[in-house]
Amino acid sequence: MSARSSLAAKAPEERRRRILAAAVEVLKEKGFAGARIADVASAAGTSAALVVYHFKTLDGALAEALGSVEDDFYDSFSRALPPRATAVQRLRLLGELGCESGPAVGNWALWIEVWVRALRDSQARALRRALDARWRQTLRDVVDTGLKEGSFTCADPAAAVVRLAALMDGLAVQVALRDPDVPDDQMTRLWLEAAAAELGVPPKLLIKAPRARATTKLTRPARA
Amino acid sequence: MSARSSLAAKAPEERRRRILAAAVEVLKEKGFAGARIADVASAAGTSAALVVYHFKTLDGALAEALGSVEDDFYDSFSRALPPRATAVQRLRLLGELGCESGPAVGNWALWIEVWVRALRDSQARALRRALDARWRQTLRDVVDTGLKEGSFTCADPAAAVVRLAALMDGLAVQVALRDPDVPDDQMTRLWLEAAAAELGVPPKLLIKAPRARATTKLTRPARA
DNA sequence: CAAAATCCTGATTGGTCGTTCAGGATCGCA
DNA sequence: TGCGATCCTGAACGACCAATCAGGATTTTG
Repeated sequence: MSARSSLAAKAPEERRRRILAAAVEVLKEKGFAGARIADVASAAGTSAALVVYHFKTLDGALAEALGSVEDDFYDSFSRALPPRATAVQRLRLLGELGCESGPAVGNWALWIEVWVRALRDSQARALRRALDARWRQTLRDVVDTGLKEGSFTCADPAAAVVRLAALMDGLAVQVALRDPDVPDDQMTRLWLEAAAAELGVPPKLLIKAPRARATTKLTRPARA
Repeated sequence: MSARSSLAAKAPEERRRRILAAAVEVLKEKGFAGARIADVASAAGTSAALVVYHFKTLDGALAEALGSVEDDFYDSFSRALPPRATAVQRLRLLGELGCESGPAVGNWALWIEVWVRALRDSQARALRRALDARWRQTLRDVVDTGLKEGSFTCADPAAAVVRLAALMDGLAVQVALRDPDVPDDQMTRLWLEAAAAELGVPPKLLIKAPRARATTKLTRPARA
């Protein structure tokens, strides 16, 4: 348990992190079903045995990798969103943020992987539940703000939030599977239009030119 | 190749069908990743070797099982839907049909399985594409009918259809994963409300008491 | 009714992979 | 400097499982 706290000797921890990152990468590429311990090892530039040394088992490693994804998401949410802004602005940001987390290779694919996993594994189910709950709450906060501001109109906010979250998942599936009817550059627009309708906002307020300004990075930090 | 066409000797074909049905069942229960050749065999009440005898390989069996699901779906679509009816009635039927294909054990789970599979397997991708295209087309037909009738209003039917289809997928994920925020008995209502909004129909026309009449079976024939 | 084709099975095999193991390197610490 | 803990590795083990095989039963056909 006692951590090696000396200065120039965090190599092991660093290695551990690298393995975790490698595991995430492998999950995106091959999915749970195709992820071999050797893949993770070689992606991390180490031996298979080391993976097992740090994480007791392969499943353990993958599970912890998923956990790290959760952390990344939480981080990027809070980092990207909550400066002072109107509900409309925040809603648009949310739409862009959510929709753009996909196209970057394999991100949405990873979610689908988590879903299947969650069908049978309680840990994965818990992870998804947590992330989804948080995402819906974020959405809900924005909706409530808009209602208070008077810029939104919505008879049943709870239902609207559930629908908007589900719609994003559904669109994500089509995009991840490269459905020709749902090109990824249309996803944001499709979602924002629905949001506009659900919340009684004039669509023009939400949907501008796809790329209006680039003051701060709207794209996700790095991975996840 | 010459089929045994004699009268009382379709046992082999019947056996083959049973294996296929068993494969579908196993897919629902354990998914692609967990499906063992022995599972299919025992579920069908035969030996593992026979599965391989009929279908060259396990993947072959699972792929063909998926195909049979496609057929079943096509059948149930056309059987359940198209008597003479107003667009509003048909839309409601579509919502109920689509949403209710889930709760029956593992049906939506099977779709999620297909999605992951489709991420990497082109055959599964083709299957999903075909089913989705057909589903969207069915929806589209109803929408067009409604527009012609004058009972629907919709600026962008194509987008509306994509959104409604995606919404159903997204809701299905929550239901399949037993998300407490999306109880399965609410799914139909949530979807129909969205449809009402997208198509400018007064919600009351679409959503009645959950179970108004039971003239004909609205529930799916059997499986799939 | 025989020969041939089809159908079916239990036992075996060959390969893949997660995990273990024994030992070697490196580091923290006294 | 030396000792114990931590970190790391290649090699070997063993479980699991898809696919093969050799042969037996049953059906079709000529």
